[in-house]
Amino acid sequence: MPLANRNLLLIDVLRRQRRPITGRALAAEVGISIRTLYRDIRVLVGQGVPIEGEAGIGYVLRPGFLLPPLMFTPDEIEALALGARFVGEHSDSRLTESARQALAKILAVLPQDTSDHLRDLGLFVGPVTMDATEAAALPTIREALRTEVFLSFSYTGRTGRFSERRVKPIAIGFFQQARVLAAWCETRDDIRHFRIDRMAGLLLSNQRYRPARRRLLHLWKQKEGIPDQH
Amino acid sequence: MPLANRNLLLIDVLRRQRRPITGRALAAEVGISIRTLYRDIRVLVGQGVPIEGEAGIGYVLRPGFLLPPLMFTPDEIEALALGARFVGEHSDSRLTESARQALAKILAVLPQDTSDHLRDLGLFVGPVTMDATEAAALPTIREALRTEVFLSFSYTGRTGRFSERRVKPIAIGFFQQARVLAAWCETRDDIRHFRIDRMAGLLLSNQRYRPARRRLLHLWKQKEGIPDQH
DNA sequence: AGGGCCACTGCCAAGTTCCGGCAGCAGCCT
DNA sequence: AGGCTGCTGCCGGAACTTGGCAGTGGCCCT
Repeated sequence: MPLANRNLLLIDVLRRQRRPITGRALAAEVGISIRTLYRDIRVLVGQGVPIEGEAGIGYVLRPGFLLPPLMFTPDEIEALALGARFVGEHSDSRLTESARQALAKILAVLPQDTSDHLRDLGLFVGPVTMDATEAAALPTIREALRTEVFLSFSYTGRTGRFSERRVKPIAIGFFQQARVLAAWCETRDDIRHFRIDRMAGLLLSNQRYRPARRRLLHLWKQKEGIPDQH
Repeated sequence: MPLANRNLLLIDVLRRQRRPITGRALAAEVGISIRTLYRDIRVLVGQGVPIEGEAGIGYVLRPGFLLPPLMFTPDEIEALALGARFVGEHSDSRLTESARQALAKILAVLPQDTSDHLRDLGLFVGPVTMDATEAAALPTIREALRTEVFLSFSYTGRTGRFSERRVKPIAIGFFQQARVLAAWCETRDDIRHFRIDRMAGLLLSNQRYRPARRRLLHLWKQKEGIPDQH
């Protein structure tokens, strides 16, 4: 087995563990000796893979993915850089930070003249008007999307009408004027859209909703006429 | 020398050639035998590196970069994916296609459950109003930025005032309402901003301007109070 | 504290892979 | 056609990897 494939297999096995796994078990899973496993772990850690191992406990991998060597064209790198700038202006601070870090990782391994060129990239993203409440709401809503739990909030509609809502969040839409949450609304018993800047008193519940968000997403995309992307 | 480092060096040497380079010269540059070079080329081509070799001519590398194995967190992958969606909605078809291809390359090597998860990513970018003229202008302007040549166009200002302009393009700003070109204007002898949707008769010259765009960019950023990014 | 389990490192012989030289084939250019 | 070039298979020697062993040190439980 090529070493690179073994590395990916190692990481994949680690990724699937719910608790620490011993070196002996991991080596058996991959089909190598314990001595070779120690060597492999050492190489991976040297590559920046966040594997933690403690005597008497075993190995744990922090969430993440090792991408194998990939070839990108200059235009593709440029598109990724511009994309990171868009995320940086339009999203919450956590996603912004993630975009910055991802781009920094790519820049760090590019040839010097190319990363210099990207620093002088002539494509900028203008500032987006988003108040602090909305910026604070975005990570909460993203968390609800990820964990598929109910969200509650009070909503001021277009006409100024005030209402309390309990919803199953489906998606966030980033529009030119506003960020919008698409959700299944229990009050209206149908899919509704809510401008995030008109939400207040956002509450994340710990109750998981059914059906799965994936199902609701499919429904929403059909209803909105949104084609399946990538 | 580790094989991965040698591969990167090989690509770097190839990248710097202006015309085809023979295998013999390339091998000498890297410090390996011709037989080993043939083996390395074979491995790189197998990894998708676009190296072309023809008997009697030599080797040519199509523009691009081989990124070594990189570790990304789930949030970083999510940020890259959202960024690609932003570029897809806000930019010209060429940059859009590059964003799509870059993301597809990343998705292709992620574990299946993760690329599935990204397909169901609940972050969408709403459509942006951009007419066909503007969409057609963007690649031209990007080309002018890249090659640092003059641009000519007729411009209809805010008040309806019509004027002919010859400019040194500095940067494109993607705002919520419009795409804006920041450029040194020869008519006004200063930096000016032009909404791209108000430009007509765009003409790309083949005359290179001085000072270098990098210098103008620095000036513009100072003037606009834009901090150095990433 | 002691014992068992665990991660980790150095060492060495055996096994595996890589390297360079050679021969031969085929393509391109003059 | 001839010279130069890319490409592949083969083989012996060089370099690297592997697994077993011994020893060190940390963590957890009794």
